[in-house]
Amino acid sequence: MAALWRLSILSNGASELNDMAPRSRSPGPRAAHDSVDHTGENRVSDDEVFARIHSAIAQQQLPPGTRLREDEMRQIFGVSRARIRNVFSRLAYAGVVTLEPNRGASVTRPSVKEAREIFVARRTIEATIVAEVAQRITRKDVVRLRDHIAREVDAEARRDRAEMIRLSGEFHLLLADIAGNAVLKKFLTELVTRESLVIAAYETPGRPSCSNHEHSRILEALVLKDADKATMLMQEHLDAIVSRLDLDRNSSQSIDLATIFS
Amino acid sequence: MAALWRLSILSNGASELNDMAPRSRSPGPRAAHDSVDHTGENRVSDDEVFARIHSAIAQQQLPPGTRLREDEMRQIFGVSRARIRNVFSRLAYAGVVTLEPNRGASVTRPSVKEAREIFVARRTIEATIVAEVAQRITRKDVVRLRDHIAREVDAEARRDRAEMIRLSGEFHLLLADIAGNAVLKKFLTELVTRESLVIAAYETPGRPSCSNHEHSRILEALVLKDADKATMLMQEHLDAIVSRLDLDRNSSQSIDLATIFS
DNA sequence: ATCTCGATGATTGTCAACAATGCAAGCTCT
DNA sequence: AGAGCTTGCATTGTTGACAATCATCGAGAT
Repeated sequence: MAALWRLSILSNGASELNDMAPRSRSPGPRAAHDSVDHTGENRVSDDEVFARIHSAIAQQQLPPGTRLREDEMRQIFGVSRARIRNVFSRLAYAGVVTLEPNRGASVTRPSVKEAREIFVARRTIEATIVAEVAQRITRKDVVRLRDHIAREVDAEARRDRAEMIRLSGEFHLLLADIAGNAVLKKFLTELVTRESLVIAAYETPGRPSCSNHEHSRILEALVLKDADKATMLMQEHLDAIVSRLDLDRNSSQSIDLATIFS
Repeated sequence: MAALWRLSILSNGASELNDMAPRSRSPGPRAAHDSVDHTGENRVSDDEVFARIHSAIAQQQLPPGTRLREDEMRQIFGVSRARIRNVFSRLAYAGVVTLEPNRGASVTRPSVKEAREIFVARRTIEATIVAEVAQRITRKDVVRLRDHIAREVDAEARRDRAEMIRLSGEFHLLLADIAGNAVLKKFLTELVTRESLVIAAYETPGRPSCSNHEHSRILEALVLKDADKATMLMQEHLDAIVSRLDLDRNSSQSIDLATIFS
């Protein structure tokens, strides 16, 4: 039961409890002839379910190890088990969910090795994206990015941690959009989410993220079309994220168990 | 029914190219009741089916646009439709198969834009991999790579085109193995296959690939641990692959129809 | 007290039947 | 003949039931 409450984050943005009627909620306060739902039933596509779970993980609403039961999910999204299963399968391929035979799905708990691999991969891809953005950035893009950073500052002022995490990841995806390479964006989306899992697993408490200032500096370099500087700042930014973690302690923890009982 | 013959290449498990693990970890030591097999037949896992189709596409045995009917596949692999469907879903996420509602699955026909994005992404990732390999390559690795290139030369001497394609892609995945980054290897596996599709769609006939010599030069640089040179050679190698294609002509073809009849 | 073993409920894995959809051939009417 | 409609077939989409498996918990033995 507690688990179902926890997962209720996934249901529609409105803070409603887990609705027992899976489909066709048709919220009352809306006008009768609203433009919604012209096909009778409000069907949720598999891609939507995928995206919902994916971003919930990215925003650290589902910590590593969280079990994702098929039946719960079926109720929450109002789809059949077969489709949930399909979504899990893709999420597993994306590396954000772990499937164990006859044990079902759970949010991936990344290993230290995996964490390091993710960082390396992300550095590589972000470098290319930044270089690309420096070449093709427009005034309109600059406005969008400034606006985004303003929202980040605002979220930090309000101490809205969930929003900060969301916006922080979104900034990088925005850059990927501007770079205009869908393949790289897909990879980066996956990496951002997986890195979010790493942070959730290995973060040292109390250290502020404060990444909006770093984002701001990267943007300034991009405005000047200084690709080298922007790349360098991006690398520093990503390294700073890593430096806030403690990968060694936790890795030695698992060694402890092995050595102590030998 | 001619289509079934064409797809029958999938049934024999002759060549195991990239045996990547598309799913999550499945720790072997659970082998107590591993092959229960109450049906009397050797069950193939979803991952196997995934890998088979994936590598068949990588080896250009299934050209772009090939329809993949659920029932055919069910017969070929001896699994139920539900599982085929799951596999298709993951292949679609990997970008090598395209799913259209109520139309089913077909091998992706990459657009020119997509092709360019794939090349950029691949260049990025291969650069990181090569740099990593230059640092950590061992004598044993060198032997493996030399051996592999020897097989490439042999395949070329025998004019075994299918084998050449297979080995050529495998060389890069071998480097990814040596680099030891599973995340990057997964990305590269996907990119190699998608690039294979691009080649199948846009290749200019008659131009030999002859990549084993380029592979050889890259290896020599790696033996000397000259990361810069190896990276440069790799970039040239990848550019050479692109230069053998004709992306512009085919893109203008589709424009032709629009302009001529206007 | 702790360990082993077995029963039980919860959860996942599999499948086959049924419904919905799209495609193509044939038919009708002008 | 040709445009539009209808019908039949091939294929995909969905669902629910059933089988297999795992986790939990308690009884009994050491």
